[in-house]
Amino acid sequence: MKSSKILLVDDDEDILDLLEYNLTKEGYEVKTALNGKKAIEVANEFLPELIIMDVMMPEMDGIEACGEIRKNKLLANTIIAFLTARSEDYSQIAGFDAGADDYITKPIKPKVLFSKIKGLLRRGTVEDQLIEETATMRIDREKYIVVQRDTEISLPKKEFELLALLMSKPDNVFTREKIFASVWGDDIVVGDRTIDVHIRKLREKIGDDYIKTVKGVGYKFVDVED
Amino acid sequence: MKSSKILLVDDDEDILDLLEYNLTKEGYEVKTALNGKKAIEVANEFLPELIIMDVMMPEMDGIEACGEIRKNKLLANTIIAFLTARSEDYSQIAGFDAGADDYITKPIKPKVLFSKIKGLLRRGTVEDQLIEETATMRIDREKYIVVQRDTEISLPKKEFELLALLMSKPDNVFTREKIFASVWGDDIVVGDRTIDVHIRKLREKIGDDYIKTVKGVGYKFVDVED
DNA sequence: TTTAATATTAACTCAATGTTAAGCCACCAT
DNA sequence: ATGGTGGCTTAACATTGAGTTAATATTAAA
Repeated sequence: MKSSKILLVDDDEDILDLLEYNLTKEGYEVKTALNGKKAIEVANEFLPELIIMDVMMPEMDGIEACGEIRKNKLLANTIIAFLTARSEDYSQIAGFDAGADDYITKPIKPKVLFSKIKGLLRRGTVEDQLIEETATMRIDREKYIVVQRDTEISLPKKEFELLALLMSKPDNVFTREKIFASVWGDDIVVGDRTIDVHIRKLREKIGDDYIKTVKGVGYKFVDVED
Repeated sequence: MKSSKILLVDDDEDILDLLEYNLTKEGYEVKTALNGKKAIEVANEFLPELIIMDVMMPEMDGIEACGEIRKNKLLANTIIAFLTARSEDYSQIAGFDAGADDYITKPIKPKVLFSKIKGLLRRGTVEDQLIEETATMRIDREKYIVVQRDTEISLPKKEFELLALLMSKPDNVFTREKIFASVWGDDIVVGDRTIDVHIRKLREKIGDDYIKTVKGVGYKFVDVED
C-alpha cells in the first residue's frame, strides 16, 4: 500500500519537527512549510492527500492559503485540516468557509492526532464522498440510490442523507445531536421523534439489523454479513 | 520501535542511579536531574515522553517544576509522574492541580514501577482519549464497544462510562466521589448502592478480575494478563 | 468479634425509543 | 385551479430496558 503524503504547515519549526518526526515514523511521507505562501508552492508540487495547517501564520495565514489551495484542481481531493487553539471560534467559522475539512486543536495529543489523521485519510473528504460501501450495501450519492445485494432501493432525501451519514462511518455511533446537525442543519428545529420515524422507515426498507440503537447515545450502522 | 525517553528527577543520587540503571537496562532512554531547576532545563532540551519527579526537592520542588514544565508547548504531551511518600496527602492534591498525571509511592518496587511506566507511556494523556487500551482490553468511545481478546461486548451507557473512567488510569483507584462526579455529574444524586450494582454488571460481562475493590477507598481497573 | 463497607438479587421506575396514523405542504399532471 | 401523490413532521400512545432502589447477605478491616 502506498504511503500517504502529508504536508505540514506551521511557523513554529519545533512543532513542525515534532510532527514530521512522528508522522514519518508512522509511515507517512511528510513535507513541511513555514508559511502559507510556501505551503501553496509545496502543495502544487507535492500533491499531498492531507494538509495540516496552522491558522495563524506570518506572510499568509492559513485561511487565505486554504482558499488559494482550493483553486488548484489537482488538489481538489486534498483534505485540509486546521491547527487551532481551543477557543478560537471566530477563525474556525471563517476557516470552514475557506474550505477546511477538519480541525485539530492545540495542544496536540499525538494519539488523538494520529487517529484523526487515519480517519481523515480513510474516508476522504467528509462531505464529498460519493459512494459509501460495505460488504452488503452500497450507497451512491450521484445516482441517489442504495444497492443492497444487487437490489436497488430508492430512498427519499432525508432517509438517504441519514443512511449516508451512518454509513460514512460504519460501527460508529452517531448521537442524535450530530445527526440533527448533519442531516437537518444546526438551525432547523424539529421534534424529538422525527429521527426515530426516519430510522423506522429505513429499517422497513433495508431491514432491521443494519441500524442499531445505542440507547442514551445514538444510532450506528453495522454491516450484516448474513 | 523507538525507545521512549524518560527523565528522572530526584535529589537522592543513589535512587537516580538505581532507577537509571534499571530503566536503561529495560530499553528506555534515560536522563536525570538533581532538582527542579535542572529538570526544566533538561526537559526542554531532551523532550521526554515521561518525567518521574520527586515531590520534595531542594532548589525548586516538584510541584513548582511541574507547573513550569507545563508551560512549554513542546512538553504538552509529556506525562509527569510524582514520586511521593505514602501519606503525603496534601502534596498529592497540590500536585494534581499543577498538572501531574500520576503518582508513584516510595518505597519503589521495581516491578511495580516498570509496569506503571509501561502503562503511562502506552496511554498518552488521560483526557479526550477516544480509545483506551490495555493488554487484553480495548474500549472505544466512537464505536461504543469494548473488545476483550477479540470479543466485542456492548455495554449500556452508564456501564460504559464507568468502565471507560476506570480504564483511563489502569491500576489507579477511583473514589466513589470521583466516579459519581465523572459518570453521573456533580449535581445528580443517586443512592449509595448504585455504583456497586453497575460494578456488578460490569464484572458479570467482562469477568470479575478486571475490577478490584479497595474497601473504604474505591475501585480500580487492573489488567488481567492470564 | 464487631461493624461498616460492599456484594448481590430482584423488583420497580421512568426516560428513551418505537410505532402508528393523521395532517400538512410542495409538487405534478390534468 | 383542482386533485392526487409522496415526503416530512407531529402527536399520541406503546414498549422497552437501562438505571435505580431496597432488602438482605457477605466481606474485610479494626
